[in-house]
Amino acid sequence: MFFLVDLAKIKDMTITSRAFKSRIEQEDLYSIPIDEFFKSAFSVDCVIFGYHEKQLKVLLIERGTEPFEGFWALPGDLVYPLEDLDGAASRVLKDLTSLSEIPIKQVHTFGRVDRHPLGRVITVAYIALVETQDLKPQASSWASATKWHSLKRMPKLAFDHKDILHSALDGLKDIVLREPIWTKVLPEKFTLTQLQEFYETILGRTFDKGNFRKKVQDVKYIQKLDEMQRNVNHRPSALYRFDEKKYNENSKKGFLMDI
Amino acid sequence: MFFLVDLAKIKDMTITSRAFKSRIEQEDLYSIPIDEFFKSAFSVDCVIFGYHEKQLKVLLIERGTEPFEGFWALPGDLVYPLEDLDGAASRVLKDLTSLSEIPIKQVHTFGRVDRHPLGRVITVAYIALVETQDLKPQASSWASATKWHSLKRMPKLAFDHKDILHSALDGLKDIVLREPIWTKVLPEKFTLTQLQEFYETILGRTFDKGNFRKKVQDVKYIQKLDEMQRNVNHRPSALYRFDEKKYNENSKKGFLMDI
DNA sequence: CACCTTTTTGTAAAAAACACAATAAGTGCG
DNA sequence: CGCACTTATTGTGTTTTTTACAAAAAGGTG
Repeated sequence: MFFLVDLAKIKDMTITSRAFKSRIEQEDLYSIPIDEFFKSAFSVDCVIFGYHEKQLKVLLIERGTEPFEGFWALPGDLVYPLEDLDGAASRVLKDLTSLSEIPIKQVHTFGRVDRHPLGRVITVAYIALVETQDLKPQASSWASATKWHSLKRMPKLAFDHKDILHSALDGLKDIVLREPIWTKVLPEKFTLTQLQEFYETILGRTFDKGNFRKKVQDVKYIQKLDEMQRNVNHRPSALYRFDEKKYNENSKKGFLMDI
Repeated sequence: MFFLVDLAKIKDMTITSRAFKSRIEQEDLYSIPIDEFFKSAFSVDCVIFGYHEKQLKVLLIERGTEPFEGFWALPGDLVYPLEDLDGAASRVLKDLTSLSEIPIKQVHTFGRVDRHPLGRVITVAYIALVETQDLKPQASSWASATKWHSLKRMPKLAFDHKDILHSALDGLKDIVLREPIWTKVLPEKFTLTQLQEFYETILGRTFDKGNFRKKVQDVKYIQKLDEMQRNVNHRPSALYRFDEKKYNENSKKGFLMDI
Protein backbone atom coordinates (compact mmCIF):
# COMPACT_ATOMS: atom_id res chain seq x y z
CA MET A 1 0.00 0.00 0.00
CA PHE A 2 1.58 3.26 -1.05
CA PHE A 3 1.02 6.96 -0.71
CA LEU A 4 1.44 9.74 -3.10
CA VAL A 5 1.51 13.20 -1.79
CA ASP A 6 0.33 16.58 -2.87
CA LEU A 7 3.19 18.72 -1.71
CA ALA A 8 1.30 21.97 -2.09
CA LYS A 9 -1.04 20.80 0.59
CA ILE A 10 1.71 19.34 2.63
CA LYS A 11 3.38 22.68 2.92
CA ASP A 12 0.26 24.07 4.51
CA MET A 13 -0.02 21.26 6.97
CA THR A 14 1.39 21.96 10.34
CA ILE A 15 1.59 18.39 11.38
CA THR A 16 4.63 17.87 9.23
CA SER A 17 7.50 15.57 9.74
CA ARG A 18 10.87 16.92 8.82
CA ALA A 19 11.98 13.63 7.36
CA PHE A 20 8.81 13.57 5.37
CA LYS A 21 9.41 16.94 3.82
CA SER A 22 12.96 16.31 2.84
CA ARG A 23 12.11 13.02 1.29
CA ILE A 24 9.44 14.60 -0.80
CA GLU A 25 11.81 17.16 -2.17
CA GLN A 26 14.39 14.56 -3.07
CA GLU A 27 12.01 12.49 -5.07
CA ASP A 28 10.36 15.33 -6.88
CA LEU A 29 6.83 14.13 -6.56
CA TYR A 30 5.24 17.53 -6.69
CA SER A 31 2.62 17.12 -9.31
CA ILE A 32 1.40 13.61 -8.85
CA PRO A 33 -2.36 13.12 -8.98
CA ILE A 34 -4.39 12.42 -5.91
CA ASP A 35 -6.14 9.36 -4.81
CA GLU A 36 -9.12 10.45 -2.80
CA PHE A 37 -9.54 7.27 -0.90
CA PHE A 38 -6.71 7.29 1.56
CA LYS A 39 -6.13 10.75 2.84
CA SER A 40 -4.62 9.65 6.05
CA ALA A 41 -1.56 9.68 8.20
CA PHE A 42 -0.65 8.77 11.73
CA SER A 43 1.18 10.69 14.33
CA VAL A 44 2.12 10.58 17.97
CA ASP A 45 1.37 13.26 20.51
CA CYS A 46 3.28 13.47 23.76
CA VAL A 47 1.80 14.68 26.99
CA ILE A 48 4.91 15.56 28.91
CA PHE A 49 4.13 16.10 32.55
CA GLY A 50 6.57 18.00 34.68
CA TYR A 51 6.69 17.63 38.43
CA HIS A 52 8.50 19.89 40.82
CA GLU A 53 7.72 20.66 44.44
CA LYS A 54 4.06 19.83 44.55
CA GLN A 55 3.43 21.34 41.12
CA LEU A 56 2.26 19.30 38.16
CA LYS A 57 2.63 20.96 34.80
CA VAL A 58 2.40 20.01 31.18
CA LEU A 59 4.66 21.04 28.34
CA LEU A 60 2.92 22.76 25.45
CA ILE A 61 4.21 24.21 22.23
CA GLU A 62 2.88 27.26 20.50
CA ARG A 63 1.92 26.60 16.93
CA GLY A 64 3.56 28.79 14.34
CA THR A 65 1.47 27.76 11.36
CA GLU A 66 -2.08 27.11 10.35
CA PRO A 67 -4.26 25.48 11.30
CA PHE A 68 -4.54 26.65 14.87
CA GLU A 69 -1.74 29.13 14.41
CA GLY A 70 -0.96 30.80 17.68
CA PHE A 71 -2.73 28.11 19.67
CA TRP A 72 -1.02 25.99 22.27
CA ALA A 73 -0.77 22.32 21.48
CA LEU A 74 0.82 19.10 22.56
CA PRO A 75 4.15 18.29 20.92
CA GLY A 76 3.84 15.59 18.32
CA ASP A 77 5.01 14.41 14.94
CA LEU A 78 4.20 12.03 12.18
CA VAL A 79 5.49 8.52 12.61
CA TYR A 80 8.36 7.71 10.30
CA PRO A 81 8.05 4.73 7.99
CA LEU A 82 10.67 2.65 9.70
CA GLU A 83 9.90 3.73 13.20
CA ASP A 84 7.91 2.01 15.90
CA LEU A 85 5.22 4.00 17.65
CA ASP A 86 7.12 4.02 20.91
CA GLY A 87 10.19 5.06 18.98
CA ALA A 88 8.40 7.99 17.42
CA ALA A 89 7.21 9.18 20.81
CA SER A 90 10.71 8.84 22.23
CA ARG A 91 12.12 10.79 19.34
CA VAL A 92 9.68 13.64 19.80
CA LEU A 93 10.58 13.70 23.44
CA LYS A 94 14.27 13.64 22.81
CA ASP A 95 14.16 16.34 20.15
CA LEU A 96 12.20 18.56 22.41
CA THR A 97 13.85 17.97 25.74
CA SER A 98 17.33 16.67 24.97
CA LEU A 99 16.51 14.08 27.57
CA SER A 100 16.70 10.49 26.55
CA GLU A 101 15.89 7.49 28.70
CA ILE A 102 12.55 8.94 29.65
CA PRO A 103 10.06 6.15 30.01
CA ILE A 104 6.89 6.71 28.05
CA LYS A 105 3.56 5.03 28.13
CA GLN A 106 0.93 4.76 25.47
CA VAL A 107 -2.46 5.81 26.71
CA HIS A 108 -5.01 6.10 23.93
CA THR A 109 -5.44 6.60 20.22
CA PHE A 110 -7.55 9.38 18.82
CA GLY A 111 -8.96 9.13 15.34
CA ARG A 112 -12.08 11.22 14.96
CA VAL A 113 -12.56 11.89 11.27
CA ASP A 114 -12.68 15.64 11.72
CA ARG A 115 -10.05 15.98 14.38
CA HIS A 116 -7.62 17.53 11.93
CA PRO A 117 -9.03 20.17 9.60
CA LEU A 118 -6.68 19.32 6.73
CA GLY A 119 -7.07 15.60 6.49
CA ARG A 120 -7.37 12.35 8.26
CA VAL A 121 -4.76 12.07 10.95
CA ILE A 122 -4.91 9.41 13.59
CA THR A 123 -2.76 10.08 16.59
CA VAL A 124 -1.45 7.89 19.34
CA ALA A 125 -1.10 9.65 22.68
CA TYR A 126 1.82 9.01 24.98
CA ILE A 127 2.63 10.31 28.41
CA ALA A 128 5.96 10.96 30.08
CA LEU A 129 6.93 12.39 33.42
CA VAL A 130 10.04 14.47 34.03
CA GLU A 131 11.43 16.80 36.66
CA THR A 132 10.24 20.22 35.59
CA GLN A 133 13.64 21.73 36.26
CA ASP A 134 15.44 19.18 34.10
CA LEU A 135 13.88 20.67 31.02
CA LYS A 136 14.34 24.22 29.86
CA PRO A 137 11.57 25.05 27.43
CA GLN A 138 12.93 26.60 24.28
CA ALA A 139 11.75 27.33 20.80
CA SER A 140 12.69 24.75 18.22
CA SER A 141 12.13 23.96 14.61
CA TRP A 142 8.86 22.55 15.81
CA ALA A 143 7.27 25.51 17.40
CA SER A 144 7.61 29.18 17.99
CA ALA A 145 7.65 28.59 21.73
CA THR A 146 7.42 25.88 24.31
CA LYS A 147 6.32 26.42 27.86
CA TRP A 148 5.31 24.63 31.02
CA HIS A 149 1.64 25.16 31.73
CA SER A 150 -0.12 24.64 34.99
CA LEU A 151 -3.06 22.28 34.73
CA LYS A 152 -5.31 24.67 36.60
CA ARG A 153 -5.70 27.41 34.04
CA MET A 154 -5.18 25.85 30.68
CA PRO A 155 -5.38 27.84 27.45
CA LYS A 156 -7.61 26.75 24.59
CA LEU A 157 -5.75 23.97 22.86
CA ALA A 158 -5.42 23.09 19.19
CA PHE A 159 -7.22 20.13 17.61
CA ASP A 160 -8.67 17.71 20.14
CA HIS A 161 -5.70 18.13 22.41
CA LYS A 162 -7.93 18.98 25.33
CA ASP A 163 -9.43 15.50 25.12
CA ILE A 164 -6.00 13.98 24.81
CA LEU A 165 -4.80 15.86 27.85
CA HIS A 166 -7.73 14.67 29.92
CA SER A 167 -7.16 11.13 28.88
CA ALA A 168 -3.47 11.47 29.66
CA LEU A 169 -4.19 12.75 33.13
CA ASP A 170 -6.37 9.74 33.82
CA GLY A 171 -3.57 7.56 32.53
CA LEU A 172 -1.07 9.24 34.80
CA LYS A 173 -3.25 8.61 37.83
CA ASP A 174 -3.50 4.99 36.84
CA ILE A 175 0.20 4.52 36.38
CA VAL A 176 1.14 6.29 39.56
CA LEU A 177 -0.63 3.55 41.49
CA ARG A 178 0.97 0.76 39.55
CA GLU A 179 4.55 1.81 39.13
CA PRO A 180 7.05 3.80 41.16
CA ILE A 181 7.43 6.52 38.55
CA TRP A 182 8.35 9.01 41.28
CA THR A 183 11.87 7.71 40.81
CA LYS A 184 12.03 10.00 37.77
CA VAL A 185 11.15 13.18 39.58
CA LEU A 186 12.31 12.86 43.17
CA PRO A 187 15.97 13.32 44.08
CA GLU A 188 18.15 10.25 44.51
CA LYS A 189 17.73 10.61 48.26
CA PHE A 190 14.33 11.80 49.31
CA THR A 191 12.18 12.13 52.40
CA LEU A 192 8.89 10.40 52.93
CA THR A 193 7.20 13.76 53.01
CA GLN A 194 8.43 14.41 49.50
CA LEU A 195 7.11 11.06 48.41
CA GLN A 196 3.77 11.72 50.01
CA GLU A 197 3.52 15.14 48.39
CA PHE A 198 4.14 13.52 45.03
CA TYR A 199 1.20 11.18 45.42
CA GLU A 200 -1.00 13.91 46.80
CA THR A 201 -0.26 16.18 43.87
CA ILE A 202 -0.89 13.63 41.17
CA LEU A 203 -3.94 12.05 42.73
CA GLY A 204 -5.40 15.27 44.00
CA ARG A 205 -6.10 14.18 47.54
CA THR A 206 -4.30 14.14 50.84
CA PHE A 207 -3.10 11.35 53.04
CA ASP A 208 -2.55 11.07 56.76
CA LYS A 209 1.13 11.46 57.45
CA GLY A 210 1.37 8.67 59.98
CA ASN A 211 -0.64 6.22 57.95
CA PHE A 212 1.21 6.94 54.74
CA ARG A 213 4.46 6.28 56.53
CA LYS A 214 3.23 2.96 57.82
CA LYS A 215 2.32 1.86 54.31
CA VAL A 216 5.73 2.76 53.01
CA GLN A 217 7.43 0.69 55.67
CA ASP A 218 5.94 -2.41 54.09
CA VAL A 219 7.33 -1.55 50.68
CA LYS A 220 10.55 -3.47 50.34
CA TYR A 221 12.06 -1.41 47.55
CA ILE A 222 11.97 1.83 49.50
CA GLN A 223 15.13 1.71 51.55
CA LYS A 224 15.81 3.83 54.59
CA LEU A 225 19.30 5.31 54.67
CA ASP A 226 21.47 6.19 57.64
CA GLU A 227 21.43 9.75 56.46
CA MET A 228 19.49 12.79 57.55
CA GLN A 229 18.37 16.06 56.06
CA ARG A 230 20.75 18.91 56.93
CA ASN A 231 20.18 22.54 57.76
CA VAL A 232 16.46 22.40 57.98
CA ASN A 233 14.76 24.59 60.43
CA HIS A 234 12.93 21.72 62.14
CA ARG A 235 13.43 18.12 63.02
CA PRO A 236 15.40 16.62 60.15
CA SER A 237 13.88 13.77 58.24
CA ALA A 238 15.52 10.47 57.47
CA LEU A 239 16.42 9.99 53.82
CA TYR A 240 15.26 7.10 51.68
CA ARG A 241 16.19 5.73 48.32
CA PHE A 242 14.69 3.53 45.63
CA ASP A 243 16.20 0.06 45.68
CA GLU A 244 16.02 -0.99 42.08
CA LYS A 245 17.27 -4.49 42.68
CA LYS A 246 14.61 -5.26 45.25
CA TYR A 247 12.02 -3.70 43.00
CA ASN A 248 12.88 -5.93 40.09
CA GLU A 249 12.68 -9.01 42.28
CA ASN A 250 9.28 -8.10 43.61
CA SER A 251 7.69 -6.58 40.57
CA LYS A 252 7.89 -9.84 38.74
CA LYS A 253 5.30 -11.15 41.12
CA GLY A 254 2.85 -8.44 40.19
CA PHE A 255 3.90 -6.24 43.00
CA LEU A 256 2.63 -2.72 43.20
CA MET A 257 2.56 0.28 45.46
CA ASP A 258 -0.66 0.26 47.38
CA ILE A 259 -1.72 3.44 49.09
CA MET B 1 -1.69 13.98 2.52
CA PHE B 2 -2.63 11.40 -0.09
CA PHE B 3 -1.98 7.81 -1.03
CA LEU B 4 -1.55 6.16 -4.31
CA VAL B 5 -1.81 2.46 -4.51
CA ASP B 6 -0.23 -0.35 -6.42
CA LEU B 7 -3.17 -2.60 -7.02
CA ALA B 8 -1.10 -5.61 -7.95
CA LYS B 9 0.30 -5.60 -4.47
CA ILE B 10 -3.02 -4.77 -2.93
CA LYS B 11 -4.54 -7.90 -4.35
CA ASP B 12 -1.98 -9.96 -2.51
CA MET B 13 -2.62 -8.23 0.75
CA THR B 14 -4.97 -9.97 3.04
CA ILE B 15 -5.64 -6.99 5.18
CA THR B 16 -7.91 -5.56 2.58
CA SER B 17 -10.96 -3.52 3.08
CA ARG B 18 -13.82 -4.20 0.76
CA ALA B 19 -14.57 -0.54 0.39
CA PHE B 20 -10.95 -0.01 -0.36
CA LYS B 21 -10.87 -2.48 -3.19
CA SER B 22 -14.00 -1.30 -4.86
CA ARG B 23 -12.91 2.29 -4.70
CA ILE B 24 -9.65 1.47 -6.33
CA GLU B 25 -11.34 -0.26 -9.22
CA GLN B 26 -13.69 2.61 -9.79
CA GLU B 27 -10.95 5.12 -10.08
CA ASP B 28 -8.74 3.02 -12.28
CA LEU B 29 -5.50 3.73 -10.53
CA TYR B 30 -3.84 0.51 -11.52
CA SER B 31 -0.60 1.69 -12.98
CA ILE B 32 0.22 4.68 -10.88
CA PRO B 33 3.81 4.92 -9.73
CA ILE B 34 4.81 4.27 -6.18
CA ASP B 35 6.02 6.60 -3.52
CA GLU B 36 8.22 4.59 -1.23
CA PHE B 37 7.98 6.88 1.69
CA PHE B 38 4.58 6.24 3.16
CA LYS B 39 3.75 2.60 2.95
CA SER B 40 1.20 2.60 5.66
CA ALA B 41 -2.37 2.01 6.62
CA PHE B 42 -4.34 1.66 9.77
CA SER B 43 -6.75 -0.92 10.88
CA VAL B 44 -8.75 -2.05 13.85
CA ASP B 45 -8.66 -5.51 15.37
CA CYS B 46 -11.45 -6.73 17.58
CA VAL B 47 -10.98 -9.10 20.46
CA ILE B 48 -14.47 -10.42 20.89
CA PHE B 49 -14.79 -12.27 24.14
CA GLY B 50 -17.68 -14.65 24.59
CA TYR B 51 -18.95 -15.65 27.99
CA HIS B 52 -21.30 -18.48 28.72
CA GLU B 53 -21.66 -20.52 31.89
CA LYS B 54 -18.24 -20.04 33.39
CA GLN B 55 -16.50 -20.25 30.03
CA LEU B 56 -14.58 -17.39 28.52
CA LYS B 57 -13.81 -17.70 24.83
CA VAL B 58 -12.54 -15.54 22.06
CA LEU B 59 -13.78 -15.35 18.50
CA LEU B 60 -11.15 -16.03 15.87
CA ILE B 61 -11.30 -16.17 12.11
CA GLU B 62 -9.36 -18.47 9.89
CA ARG B 63 -7.41 -16.65 7.26
CA GLY B 64 -8.07 -17.70 3.69
CA THR B 65 -5.23 -15.82 2.05
CA GLU B 66 -1.56 -15.07 2.48
CA PRO B 67 0.13 -14.00 4.55
CA PHE B 68 -0.63 -16.38 7.38
CA GLU B 69 -3.02 -18.36 5.25
CA GLY B 70 -4.66 -21.01 7.34
CA PHE B 71 -3.74 -19.30 10.58
CA TRP B 72 -6.26 -18.17 13.09
CA ALA B 73 -6.46 -14.43 13.63
CA LEU B 74 -8.48 -11.72 15.26
CA PRO B 75 -11.17 -10.18 13.11
CA GLY B 76 -10.25 -6.74 11.85
CA ASP B 77 -10.37 -4.40 8.91
CA LEU B 78 -8.90 -1.23 7.57
CA VAL B 79 -10.45 1.95 8.81
CA TYR B 80 -12.54 3.69 6.18
CA PRO B 81 -11.74 7.26 5.26
CA LEU B 82 -14.86 8.75 6.75
CA GLU B 83 -15.10 6.46 9.68
CA ASP B 84 -14.11 7.00 13.28
CA LEU B 85 -11.98 4.37 14.94
CA ASP B 86 -14.77 3.31 17.25
CA GLY B 87 -17.03 3.21 14.25
CA ALA B 88 -14.71 0.91 12.37
CA ALA B 89 -14.54 -1.47 15.29
CA SER B 90 -18.31 -1.44 15.62
CA ARG B 91 -18.67 -2.15 11.95
CA VAL B 92 -16.31 -5.11 12.06
CA LEU B 93 -18.29 -6.41 14.98
CA LYS B 94 -21.61 -5.91 13.34
CA ASP B 95 -20.55 -7.49 10.05
CA LEU B 96 -19.25 -10.48 11.85
CA THR B 97 -21.87 -11.01 14.49
CA SER B 98 -25.01 -9.29 13.23
CA LEU B 99 -25.18 -7.86 16.71
CA SER B 100 -25.23 -4.13 17.03
CA GLU B 101 -25.28 -2.14 20.24
CA ILE B 102 -22.31 -4.03 21.56
CA PRO B 103 -20.21 -1.72 23.66
CA ILE B 104 -16.57 -1.73 22.68
CA LYS B 105 -13.50 -0.42 24.37
CA GLN B 106 -10.21 0.62 22.89
CA VAL B 107 -7.30 -0.98 24.65
CA HIS B 108 -4.02 -0.43 22.87
CA THR B 109 -2.48 0.40 19.53
CA PHE B 110 0.12 -1.82 17.94
CA GLY B 111 2.49 -0.43 15.40
CA ARG B 112 5.69 -2.44 15.26
CA VAL B 113 7.31 -1.80 11.92
CA ASP B 114 7.49 -5.45 11.00
CA ARG B 115 4.19 -6.56 12.44
CA HIS B 116 2.73 -7.01 8.98
CA PRO B 117 4.91 -8.74 6.39
CA LEU B 118 3.51 -6.79 3.43
CA GLY B 119 3.74 -3.26 4.68
CA ARG B 120 3.31 -0.84 7.48
CA VAL B 121 -0.01 -1.39 9.19
CA ILE B 122 -0.81 0.16 12.52
CA THR B 123 -3.71 -1.40 14.28
CA VAL B 124 -5.92 -0.25 17.10
CA ALA B 125 -7.16 -3.04 19.32
CA TYR B 126 -10.69 -3.11 20.69
CA ILE B 127 -12.43 -5.48 23.02
CA ALA B 128 -16.04 -6.48 23.26
CA LEU B 129 -17.93 -8.95 25.38
CA VAL B 130 -20.96 -10.92 24.23
CA GLU B 131 -22.96 -13.92 25.27
CA THR B 132 -21.33 -16.82 23.48
CA GLN B 133 -24.69 -18.25 22.50
CA ASP B 134 -25.89 -15.01 20.94
CA LEU B 135 -23.38 -15.42 18.18
CA LYS B 136 -23.28 -18.28 15.75
CA PRO B 137 -19.85 -18.37 14.16
CA GLN B 138 -20.11 -18.61 10.41
CA ALA B 139 -17.88 -18.14 7.42
CA SER B 140 -18.10 -14.77 5.78
CA SER B 141 -16.52 -12.77 3.04
CA TRP B 142 -13.85 -12.07 5.58
CA ALA B 143 -12.67 -15.47 6.43
CA SER B 144 -12.98 -19.10 5.55
CA ALA B 145 -14.19 -19.85 9.06
CA THR B 146 -14.90 -18.26 12.37
CA LYS B 147 -14.90 -20.08 15.66
CA TRP B 148 -15.02 -19.60 19.38
CA HIS B 149 -11.73 -20.58 20.93
CA SER B 150 -11.07 -21.37 24.54
CA LEU B 151 -8.33 -19.26 26.03
CA LYS B 152 -6.64 -22.29 27.51
CA ARG B 153 -5.34 -23.95 24.39
CA MET B 154 -4.87 -21.25 21.83
CA PRO B 155 -3.59 -21.99 18.33
CA LYS B 156 -0.68 -20.10 16.88
CA LEU B 157 -2.04 -16.76 15.76
CA ALA B 158 -1.29 -14.62 12.73
CA PHE B 159 0.73 -11.41 12.94
CA ASP B 160 1.21 -10.12 16.49
CA HIS B 161 -2.27 -11.16 17.44
CA LYS B 162 -0.97 -13.11 20.38
CA ASP B 163 0.31 -9.89 21.91
CA ILE B 164 -2.94 -8.15 21.14
CA LEU B 165 -4.90 -10.92 22.78
CA HIS B 166 -2.80 -10.72 25.92
CA SER B 167 -3.22 -7.00 26.11
CA ALA B 168 -6.95 -7.37 25.57
CA LEU B 169 -7.24 -9.87 28.38
CA ASP B 170 -5.55 -7.45 30.75
CA GLY B 171 -7.92 -4.77 29.53
CA LEU B 172 -10.91 -7.01 30.17
CA LYS B 173 -9.81 -7.64 33.73
CA ASP B 174 -9.46 -3.93 34.25
CA ILE B 175 -12.86 -3.10 32.87
CA VAL B 176 -14.63 -5.82 34.76
CA LEU B 177 -13.69 -4.09 37.99
CA ARG B 178 -14.75 -0.66 36.81
CA GLU B 179 -17.96 -1.28 34.95
CA PRO B 180 -20.86 -3.71 35.26
CA ILE B 181 -20.28 -5.28 31.86
CA TRP B 182 -21.85 -8.52 33.08
CA THR B 183 -25.12 -6.91 32.04
CA LYS B 184 -24.21 -7.94 28.50
CA VAL B 185 -23.76 -11.61 29.21
CA LEU B 186 -26.02 -12.53 32.12
CA PRO B 187 -29.73 -13.04 31.61
CA GLU B 188 -32.08 -10.18 32.40
CA LYS B 189 -32.85 -11.88 35.70
CA PHE B 190 -29.90 -13.59 37.26
CA THR B 191 -28.79 -15.15 40.51
CA LEU B 192 -25.93 -13.96 42.64
CA THR B 193 -24.17 -17.24 42.02
CA GLN B 194 -24.20 -16.49 38.31
CA LEU B 195 -22.79 -13.07 39.00
CA GLN B 196 -20.08 -14.48 41.20
CA GLU B 197 -19.16 -17.08 38.62
CA PHE B 198 -18.78 -14.35 36.05
CA TYR B 199 -16.25 -12.48 38.14
CA GLU B 200 -14.44 -15.68 39.07
CA THR B 201 -14.11 -16.69 35.44
CA ILE B 202 -12.82 -13.38 34.17
CA LEU B 203 -10.49 -12.67 37.04
CA GLY B 204 -9.32 -16.23 37.44
CA ARG B 205 -9.81 -16.53 41.15
CA THR B 206 -12.54 -17.57 43.53
CA PHE B 207 -14.51 -15.66 46.11
CA ASP B 208 -16.19 -16.70 49.30
CA LYS B 209 -19.88 -17.10 48.64
CA GLY B 210 -21.04 -15.39 51.80
CA ASN B 211 -18.66 -12.50 51.53
CA PHE B 212 -19.38 -11.91 47.89
CA ARG B 213 -23.05 -11.73 48.67
CA LYS B 214 -22.51 -9.19 51.40
CA LYS B 215 -20.61 -6.96 49.02
CA VAL B 216 -23.36 -7.11 46.46
CA GLN B 217 -25.94 -6.03 49.02
CA ASP B 218 -24.21 -2.66 49.24
CA VAL B 219 -24.38 -2.14 45.48
CA LYS B 220 -27.44 -0.03 44.88
CA TYR B 221 -27.87 -0.84 41.23
CA ILE B 222 -28.23 -4.56 41.78
CA GLN B 223 -31.87 -4.99 42.65
CA LYS B 224 -33.37 -8.01 44.32
CA LEU B 225 -36.61 -9.17 42.76
CA ASP B 226 -39.57 -10.95 44.35
CA GLU B 227 -38.96 -13.83 42.03
CA MET B 228 -37.30 -17.17 42.45
CA GLN B 229 -35.60 -19.70 40.29
CA ARG B 230 -37.95 -22.50 39.21
CA ASN B 231 -37.44 -26.19 38.71
CA VAL B 232 -34.03 -26.41 40.13
CA ASN B 233 -33.20 -29.46 42.02
CA HIS B 234 -32.06 -27.60 45.13
CA ARG B 235 -33.03 -24.54 47.10
CA PRO B 236 -34.05 -21.92 44.56
CA SER B 237 -32.17 -18.70 44.45
CA ALA B 238 -33.65 -15.24 44.48
CA LEU B 239 -33.38 -13.42 41.20
CA TYR B 240 -31.76 -10.03 40.73
CA ARG B 241 -31.66 -7.47 37.99
CA PHE B 242 -29.50 -4.56 36.91
CA ASP B 243 -31.15 -1.25 37.74
CA GLU B 244 -29.88 1.01 35.00
CA LYS B 245 -31.46 4.14 36.44
CA LYS B 246 -29.77 3.75 39.79
CA TYR B 247 -26.53 2.93 38.07
CA ASN B 248 -26.54 6.12 36.04
CA GLU B 249 -27.20 8.17 39.14
CA ASN B 250 -24.37 6.62 41.04
CA SER B 251 -21.82 6.16 38.33
CA LYS B 252 -21.61 9.89 37.82
CA LYS B 253 -20.02 10.10 41.22
CA GLY B 254 -17.23 7.77 40.22
CA PHE B 255 -18.98 4.74 41.55
CA LEU B 256 -17.65 1.30 40.83
CA MET B 257 -18.08 -2.31 41.76
CA ASP B 258 -15.61 -3.18 44.41
CA ILE B 259 -14.98 -6.82 45.07
C1' DC C 1 16.67 27.18 77.45
C1' DA C 2 12.03 28.03 75.74
C1' DC C 3 9.87 27.96 71.30
C1' DC C 4 8.78 26.72 66.67
C1' DT C 5 8.47 23.38 63.07
C1' DT C 6 8.23 19.00 61.20
C1' DT C 7 9.29 14.12 61.93
C1' DT C 8 8.33 9.90 63.97
C1' DT C 9 6.00 6.69 66.85
C1' DG C 10 1.93 5.08 69.08
C1' DT C 11 -2.73 3.86 70.04
C1' DA C 12 -7.49 3.13 69.95
C1' DA C 13 -11.72 2.85 67.38
C1' DA C 14 -14.04 1.67 63.12
C1' DA C 15 -14.40 -0.71 59.02
C1' DA C 16 -13.41 -4.19 55.87
C1' DA C 17 -11.84 -8.70 54.70
C1' DC C 18 -11.82 -13.46 55.61
C1' DA C 19 -12.99 -18.10 57.05
C1' DC C 20 -16.26 -21.01 58.27
C1' DA C 21 -20.56 -22.79 60.33
C1' DA C 22 -25.53 -23.15 60.74
C1' DT C 23 -29.83 -22.93 58.80
C1' DA C 24 -33.27 -22.69 54.89
C1' DA C 25 -35.77 -24.14 50.85
C1' DG C 26 -36.42 -26.38 47.15
C1' DT C 27 -36.39 -31.36 44.37
C1' DG C 28 -36.33 -36.37 44.19
C1' DC C 29 -37.12 -40.71 45.92
C1' DG C 30 -38.48 -44.54 48.93
C1' DC D 1 -44.72 -38.06 54.35
C1' DG D 2 -40.08 -37.97 55.58
C1' DC D 3 -35.34 -38.31 54.52
C1' DA D 4 -31.45 -37.34 51.45
C1' DC D 5 -29.31 -34.14 48.57
C1' DT D 6 -28.05 -29.76 46.75
C1' DT D 7 -27.41 -25.07 46.73
C1' DA D 8 -29.01 -20.54 48.89
C1' DT D 9 -28.84 -17.58 52.59
C1' DT D 10 -27.69 -15.81 56.97
C1' DG D 11 -24.76 -15.41 60.84
C1' DT D 12 -20.67 -15.06 63.63
C1' DG D 13 -16.16 -14.59 65.29
C1' DT D 14 -11.41 -13.52 63.96
C1' DT D 15 -8.03 -11.14 61.63
C1' DT D 16 -6.46 -7.44 59.00
C1' DT D 17 -6.70 -2.90 57.27
C1' DT D 18 -8.10 1.77 57.52
C1' DT D 19 -8.69 5.91 59.76
C1' DA D 20 -8.20 9.55 63.00
C1' DC D 21 -5.72 11.65 66.22
C1' DA D 22 -2.33 12.37 69.90
C1' DA D 23 2.13 12.35 71.99
C1' DA D 24 6.94 12.43 71.83
C1' DA D 25 11.34 13.49 69.45
C1' DA D 26 14.85 16.21 67.07
C1' DG D 27 16.52 19.53 64.91
C1' DG D 28 17.06 25.05 64.38
C1' DT D 29 16.37 29.88 66.26
C1' DG D 30 16.55 33.74 69.29
